[in-house]
Amino acid sequence: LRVNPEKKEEKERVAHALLRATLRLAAAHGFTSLGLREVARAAEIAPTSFYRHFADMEELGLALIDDLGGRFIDGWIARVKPGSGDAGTPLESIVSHALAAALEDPELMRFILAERAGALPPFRAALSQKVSLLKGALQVAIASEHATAEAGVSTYVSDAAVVLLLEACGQLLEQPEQSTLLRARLLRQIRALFSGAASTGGNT
Amino acid sequence: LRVNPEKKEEKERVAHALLRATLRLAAAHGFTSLGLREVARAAEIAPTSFYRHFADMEELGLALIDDLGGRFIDGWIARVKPGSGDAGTPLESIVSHALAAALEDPELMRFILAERAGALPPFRAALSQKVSLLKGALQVAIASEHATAEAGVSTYVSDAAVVLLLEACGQLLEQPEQSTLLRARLLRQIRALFSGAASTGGNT
DNA sequence: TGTACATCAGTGAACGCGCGTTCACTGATGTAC
DNA sequence: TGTACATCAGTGAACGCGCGTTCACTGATGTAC
Repeated sequence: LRVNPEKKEEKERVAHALLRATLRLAAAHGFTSLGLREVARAAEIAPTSFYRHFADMEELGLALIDDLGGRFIDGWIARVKPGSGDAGTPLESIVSHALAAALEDPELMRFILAERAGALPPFRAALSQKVSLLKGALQVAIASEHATAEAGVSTYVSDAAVVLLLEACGQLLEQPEQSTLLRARLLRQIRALFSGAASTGGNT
Repeated sequence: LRVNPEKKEEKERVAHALLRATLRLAAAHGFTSLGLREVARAAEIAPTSFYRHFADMEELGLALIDDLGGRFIDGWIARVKPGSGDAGTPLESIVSHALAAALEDPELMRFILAERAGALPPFRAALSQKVSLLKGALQVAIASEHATAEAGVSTYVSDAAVVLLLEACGQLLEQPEQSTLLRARLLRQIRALFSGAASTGGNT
């Protein structure tokens, strides 16, 4: 049996409404406080229809991380490729895009930050995987700023860089008007990390 | 009317049981998922007795941050004072103590990390205040490692250092056996930050 | 083409349950005089 | 010393409410032949 593409599309539309409704509510009260009925109500479907899309709230949360979260972070990572639009080094491009994306979808950014440190191990694990992709991209971006970095960038530098990037996004959510300042500070931090690491040795 | 010190002590004992029960449950399911009855049950008091101590769960959470969280972080900060026990520089002492404390009270550490990034603004604000005290201590500790730092340590260095310290605590909760590795990496990150910042200028 | 059947998203009714909160009460302790 | 009163942590009963989940059903669409 095959499925009508129109039907499939409609189903995904409803599932997407559930994910967005969850993000909206989670930004206000926290994901773990949400109930299936509360989310279904916000997505304008009957409570029982929830089960046509997800077995429970945990499955929905993991879908949120894999789908919306994955695309969100992939959008940052894509900035490491040359010729990806705007001016500046790849590092500047990733940083600028990440901060802009956080401002454009603050509910998703808050969810990612909150669940990365939250109490649910499956969520932490799923997000940790997404973040490690970002770490790789940052490693490349940092290296490409310095032609002298023939031996590559130490992983402890990119480990730290990704953490500082996420922290800057979190602070941007608190004070959206400080965008320029936060961007400048973040770049200074990452560059200090790299040059400090390079001058004291200990690569890869 | 005055109060019997025994009575006061007993009341604080029950309040403390509520706070510890909350930490235990929050580490498992997340703070925002907790209900007053659930916490009262875990603390072995009647649901209605909860109100003798806190008006609601939010008030309890703020007390958690101010009391247990405050003492916890103050214990880290105290390590910046010279002669605070063990060997090593003040920075090494803060770092070692922080990681050890995270392992000794993982439930409190998880709560701090989770609510620092969580959905509830009052919690984020209260924790941000505690963390900024820590930032000051780190600034002093980093400066005292380098006699040449007469102009002080740039705030963006200590801003980053406190974030990296908290991140290392979070990773320690995931992999408690990596304690030695995490400590070494954290020290390398903070020292790279400082020396990179010093070599490119831009203090205070 | 027509007919019988399968699939599947959405739904309303109904269930038992735990929730937050209110209320009036108990009993121990402290104060007034 | 004794008596009357105030304070206050703890409690059990009771309330109305929203929760997660089950069930049987509808109706639209796709498949078989």
